[in-house]
Amino acid sequence: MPAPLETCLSDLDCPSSSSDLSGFLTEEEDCARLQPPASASGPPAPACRGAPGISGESDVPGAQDDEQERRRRRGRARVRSEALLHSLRRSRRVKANDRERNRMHNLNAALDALRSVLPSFPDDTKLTKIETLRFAYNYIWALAETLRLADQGLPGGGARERLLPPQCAPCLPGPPSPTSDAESWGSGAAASPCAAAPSPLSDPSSPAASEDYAYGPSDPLFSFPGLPKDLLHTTPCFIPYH
DNA sequence: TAGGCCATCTGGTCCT
DNA sequence: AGGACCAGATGGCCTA
Repeated sequence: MPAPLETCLSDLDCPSSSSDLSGFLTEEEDCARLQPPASASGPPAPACRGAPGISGESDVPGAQDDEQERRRRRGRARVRSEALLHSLRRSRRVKANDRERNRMHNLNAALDALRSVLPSFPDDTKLTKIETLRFAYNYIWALAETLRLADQGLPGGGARERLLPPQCAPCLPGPPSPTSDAESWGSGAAASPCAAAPSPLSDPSSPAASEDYAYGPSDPLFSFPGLPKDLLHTTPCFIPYH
């Protein structure tokens, strides 16, 4: 197969290309190829089908059959080329789908990693993606705020000890969900390496146990044990709900 | 059954 | 040119 098909393949899937999809010859180009080059001095080359004054039929007996045969060949070639084009596009699409799937799997893996370092809920409730992101955002903010208070020696600064490192997540319970019992929180903390750190919720004297420290619009993702609730109002920004 | 969440496919756009 | 990224569409699964 001569150049035209190769040209076609290299141009596949190139929507920005100004040429037609495949580099296939248009009917006019194809026609022009079949025409002898017009000499500068000679009469203008006859146009193809649809051109003024041209009927598409030859005056020469027998030439009509040749023309029909050429058209049939072009038609078959076009069908083959388009089939090839389709299969090539298909295989590229399949590859792109595969990459996209892989990319989303990586994204989900990263999200899982993020979940694993966030305080977890005892009933194994898996945070949704958006919840994970919001929770992480607020959690980071709360940790930073706690450290800031601790450095300033303000009330709530003691939360530095209460907010535990991520690897101790099981002993840093989020707020108890309606279905979870406080016992499981306490036992989880006791079994963890950082059991020495009292759970704010299991400790009645903990600010987190009082209403003054029940922050947020009943949204568990806004609650951080050990933080004074007015801190919440100073939060620079929350990822907005929509 | 409606609504929420998710995975996947797809075409467009941007980047290297 | 090819890959990454993005957003819209679609269908499946689960739960209230």
